[in-house]
Amino acid sequence: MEDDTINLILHGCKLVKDLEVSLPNIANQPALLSKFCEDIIAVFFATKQRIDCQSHCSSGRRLSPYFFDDQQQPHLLKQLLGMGFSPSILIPQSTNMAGTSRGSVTAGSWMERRVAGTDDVTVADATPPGIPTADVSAQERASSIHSKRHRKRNTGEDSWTVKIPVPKIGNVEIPPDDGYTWRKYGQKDILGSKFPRGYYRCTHRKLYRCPAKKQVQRLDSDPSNFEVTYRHLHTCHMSSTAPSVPSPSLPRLISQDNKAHVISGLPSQPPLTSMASSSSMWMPIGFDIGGTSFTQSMNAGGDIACPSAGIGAECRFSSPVGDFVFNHSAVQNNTFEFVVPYMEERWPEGGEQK
DNA sequence: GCCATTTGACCTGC
DNA sequence: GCAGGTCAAATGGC
Repeated sequence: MEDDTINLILHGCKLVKDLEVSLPNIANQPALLSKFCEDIIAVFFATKQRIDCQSHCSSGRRLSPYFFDDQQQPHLLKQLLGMGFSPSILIPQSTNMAGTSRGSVTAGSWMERRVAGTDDVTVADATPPGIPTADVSAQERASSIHSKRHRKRNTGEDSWTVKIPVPKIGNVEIPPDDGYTWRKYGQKDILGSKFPRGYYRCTHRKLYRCPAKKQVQRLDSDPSNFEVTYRHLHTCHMSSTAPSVPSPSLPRLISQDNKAHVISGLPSQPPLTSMASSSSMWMPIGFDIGGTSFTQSMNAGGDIACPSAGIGAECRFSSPVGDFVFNHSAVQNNTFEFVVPYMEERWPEGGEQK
């Protein structure tokens, strides 16, 4: 096992101890508790991901880096870097955010960052910022007239494979739910395989330009297992307005421990650590739009309505877990599409709040 | 009416 | 030319 992995486990243990020590003081502060738990989950999930990948990833496939949300968890990222972790394996989610400033992040820019390093970028992926993203199909159709669609066969870049057992009960043709919603867009008989390969993409592909895909195939050599190849990470959970924010994989595994032992390899996605996907508690928030203050209950896992701001308006609010800026989206009428932390270190390294 | 699935046709890398 | 991957019309369920 790599030293990095062991150090990460030790750091996770330290975070748990910190939580234990702080518990009497923060027991009645759900936001802080949630934040503590998120950090712990992020560290241990990244560790598990790393271990599983070392054990199960097909040869030649690159090891998954640790993904941490440097906007929601800047203190965590800083701590890990301070511990001597290589910046190259601690991939902050805002890596390469060149040109994106507070309140101006677009789905396109984010997704292009995530697929950077591969040339598997579709016409839709390359849509310049500023173009409304709702009608992706129209853009694709229009673009395909002028440019050839670029397709690249799956060579293992930006993809990973997991083995999932065929359910003993229920429909054996459908692999077990992995926490995300998928839409089947094709099925193909593969040469030399007894079983057809199913092609799935994220249900939220159009609305949120989520590039995630997976291929599901029963193994000839072991029909009791599916081989599921995931390609690209989900971006749909980045939106605070996503209609069905899936629960993070880790809690699913914990809550369904009768299944936990049968899943090998990488999960479908690193843990969802952004605020949009955290515990669905309600908290009152105050924010101002153009100098006018509003107060509203915000479901951390759901929508937040914009009372009167126009498209493109920047709104900010303070919460117990930090200051945030919303960019009023042109895609979802009257809702805020992107949540961007207002950069202020609430918990400086070794701060008293922990 | 909306959304998911099916499936033959088409596109593209090898 | 072949085979994997994707598209899109048809169809069905809710």
